[in-house]
Amino acid sequence: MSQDTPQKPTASELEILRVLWARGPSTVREVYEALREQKSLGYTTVLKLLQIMTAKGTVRRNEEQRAHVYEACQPAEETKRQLVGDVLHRVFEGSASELMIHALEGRRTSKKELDELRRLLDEYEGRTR
Amino acid sequence: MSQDTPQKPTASELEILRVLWARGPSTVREVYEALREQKSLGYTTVLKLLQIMTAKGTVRRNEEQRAHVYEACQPAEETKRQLVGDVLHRVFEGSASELMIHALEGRRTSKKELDELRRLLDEYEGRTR
DNA sequence: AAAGAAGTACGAAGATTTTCGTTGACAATA
DNA sequence: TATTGTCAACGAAAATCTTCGTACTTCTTT
Repeated sequence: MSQDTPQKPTASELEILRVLWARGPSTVREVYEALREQKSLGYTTVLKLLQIMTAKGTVRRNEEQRAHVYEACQPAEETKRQLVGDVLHRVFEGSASELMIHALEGRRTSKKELDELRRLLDEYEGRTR
Repeated sequence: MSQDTPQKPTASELEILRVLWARGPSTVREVYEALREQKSLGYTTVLKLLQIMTAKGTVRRNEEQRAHVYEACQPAEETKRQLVGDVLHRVFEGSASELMIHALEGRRTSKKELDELRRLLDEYEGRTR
C-alpha cells in the first residue's frame, strides 16, 4: 500500500519517528531499546508498527542485513511542518498568532526563548520579502 | 464516566467543540446544521458524539428543554492550550521556537501577522516580568 | 384521536490503532 | 549436531473512534 501522499502519523508512529529522527537509520531492536526507556512495550509491537509504517510508506527499510534497517521517508522537518500545520488549521483556523498565544500561555517561556522567537520572526521576514 | 481530568478531544470531538465555541450553548440540531455545511454526516452521529462527550465530561448539557442544550465544560482557551501543549511536547520537545519555525515554514505569513506576533511576544514578556 | 415531526437512548457495525503471541527461518554456540 | 538466541512475518485480540439504524417518547398539527 505504498504511496506518495504523506500520511499523518498516529501517536505511536510519531514516537517511533522521533527515535528514527534522533538516531538515524535503525533496527527494530534499536528502536525498541530507545522507546523502552520511556515506556514499557514489547519488541514485536515495535516490529509490527514498523512493518505497518513501511506499508504506509512512512518509513522504508534496507533488508540487506538480517536485521532490517529502517529510516523515515520524509525528513523530520517536513513531518513536523505537517503536524503543526494540521493543528494550525484544525484548532486555530490558520492563525499563527492564535497558535502562538496558546503555546506561550501554557508554560513559562524564558527571556532567551522570547528573543529567539523575535529573531525567527525577523529572519523569516527578511527571507520572504 | 464523568471526570475532572480534561480529556484530549478526538478529531470529531474537536469539530463539535469548535461549533460549540462559535455558537455557544447549542442543541444537537444546531450543531448538526453547522457541521453539515462542511461535511456530510447524520443527525444521530452528532447526537451520539455529544452523548459520549457528556459521558467523558467534555461537555455538559441542560435537559430542561426537550431538546437538550450542550456546552463545552472547559473554556475554548483552555482546550486550545492543551492541544497545542500536546503538540509542543510530543513533536517539538517543548521548544516554542521549533514550533514557531515549522508553523511559519508551512505557509505564507503576512507582514501584518508577523507584527502581531511581535506584539504578542512583547505583551507576554511585559506581563510575566 | 391519528399522523407526522422532532427528540433521546441505545446497540452495534466498521474502521483504525495498539499490542502481542506464535511460528518458522536463520545464526551462533555448546 | 543439538540447543539457544535473534529476527521477520503474520494473525488476531483488545481498545478506541466513527457512523448510523432502530426503537421509543413527546409534541404538534390535522
